[in-house]
Amino acid sequence: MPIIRVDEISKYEGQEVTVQGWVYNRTDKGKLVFLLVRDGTGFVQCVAFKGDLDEAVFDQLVRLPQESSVIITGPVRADKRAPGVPGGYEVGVKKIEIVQTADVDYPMSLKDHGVDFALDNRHLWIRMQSQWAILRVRATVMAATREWLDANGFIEMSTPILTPAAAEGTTTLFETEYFDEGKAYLAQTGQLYSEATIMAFGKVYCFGPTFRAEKSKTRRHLTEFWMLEPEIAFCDLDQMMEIEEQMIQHIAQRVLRDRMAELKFLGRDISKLESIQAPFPRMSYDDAAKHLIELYEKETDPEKKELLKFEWGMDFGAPHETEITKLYDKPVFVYGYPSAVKAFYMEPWPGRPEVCKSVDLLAPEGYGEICGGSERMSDHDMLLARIHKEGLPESAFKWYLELRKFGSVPHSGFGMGTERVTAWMCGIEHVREAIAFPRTIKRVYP
RNA sequence: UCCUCGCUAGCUCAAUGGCAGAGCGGGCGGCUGUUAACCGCUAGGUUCGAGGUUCAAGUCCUCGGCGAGGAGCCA
Repeated sequence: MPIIRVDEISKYEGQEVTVQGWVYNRTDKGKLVFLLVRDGTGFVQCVAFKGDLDEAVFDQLVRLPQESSVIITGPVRADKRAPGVPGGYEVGVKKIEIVQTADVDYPMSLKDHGVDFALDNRHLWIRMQSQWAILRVRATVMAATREWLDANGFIEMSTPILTPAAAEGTTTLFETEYFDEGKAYLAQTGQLYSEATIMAFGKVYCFGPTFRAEKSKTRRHLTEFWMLEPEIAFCDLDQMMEIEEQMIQHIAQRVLRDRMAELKFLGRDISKLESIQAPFPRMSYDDAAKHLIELYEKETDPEKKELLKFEWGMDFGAPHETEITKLYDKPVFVYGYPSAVKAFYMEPWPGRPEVCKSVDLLAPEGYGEICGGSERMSDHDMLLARIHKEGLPESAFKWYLELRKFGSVPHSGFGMGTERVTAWMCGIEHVREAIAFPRTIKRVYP
């Protein structure tokens, strides 16, 4: 008897199969019991008739608690009434082994739950269809990302999590003791190290957890999140934008191809993902600023006006990003930010030292910044001057400066927030649902 | 750090200052096509905590705790 995966159940129509999983829901109706069984790959309805089973076994099924683990054997039938993911097929229960009868006080009933309760029970919440679907999409986002990069000449080069110093100031770092060496800090970017590895490997990416001790409390922030950071030698800002849009397009295509059942379950508007096609519009910071200032001047509601307050030189807030993304139905690049609001290592714009060769990719539908990147400063003396100006310790950047002494080349890179992209693909409100165990300023449990 | 909102049964929520309630979940029973099934019965309460006002506080006041989402900052 083949042990099958529920996501492949359509291949087994008419055959007798075995499904191993957990009872997600049970409905009994007299001499009939419906078990909605999840096996990790999907959800399938299993139907037991009293007449087909021993009376003692059937009586057990009638009161089988939610989340009991079971091994069920029986024929696969196509039936339009059968719920599930992918759905449309059910298994007639001929034989059932109850691996464990779950306690009856399983807390995650199938009704709605408040955020606090759901997060306290995250270890169980991830079993629910919505969370399961989101995390499946996340896995596909990550796989598709690697797939595209690997196919385009990048190699994955892991960068350290424990680092000696800050890349961009010290206020947002998690600190830890490091033997006799003093303090070490959890990495908030692998970028500086990737700038070293490209000089050995050409095109690289690092993909791992990133830590920000910022006290951000919004639907777009986690203290621990997974960031993808490609870095490319011999690459200017325009070339990097092409890489970004090709990669993002590929991710969307893969999610559409492989996770349609999950997207439909989540109620995602599929057309929004279908329109993620390169090229993406490109807008200069100057033009964006002009647009925002116009909006600010036109706004009459004093509350909204305050939020939209803007002048050239400011970084965008969430309301500003939202306004810019409203102009397009696909992601939009905004490039050429003021140097003052960006990191020290960004290449100045030729002829405009107040502006740098930076670019953010803003996702539509209010999702905002999903990627941030720049062309890196490649001139040794200019970089050293900038480090001094920022008041950063030159000694900590000795190795970083050396990269500009031995075969410096124009190079660029960007970071992509996995959870933000996943939340966007899924159409969900909050990034905390786009990672199995979210870490926020108020939560490290479970 | 600031602003706003919330905290009542295991969960989601009601309750004009006047008897503490419903749905789900649990238990018992019924039903051969349920879709978060339905129907009947049933058990289940330190109303976040400490003070205060009042004949009377879940409700009003003060202080505290916890959480949420927005600002700032960022991916």
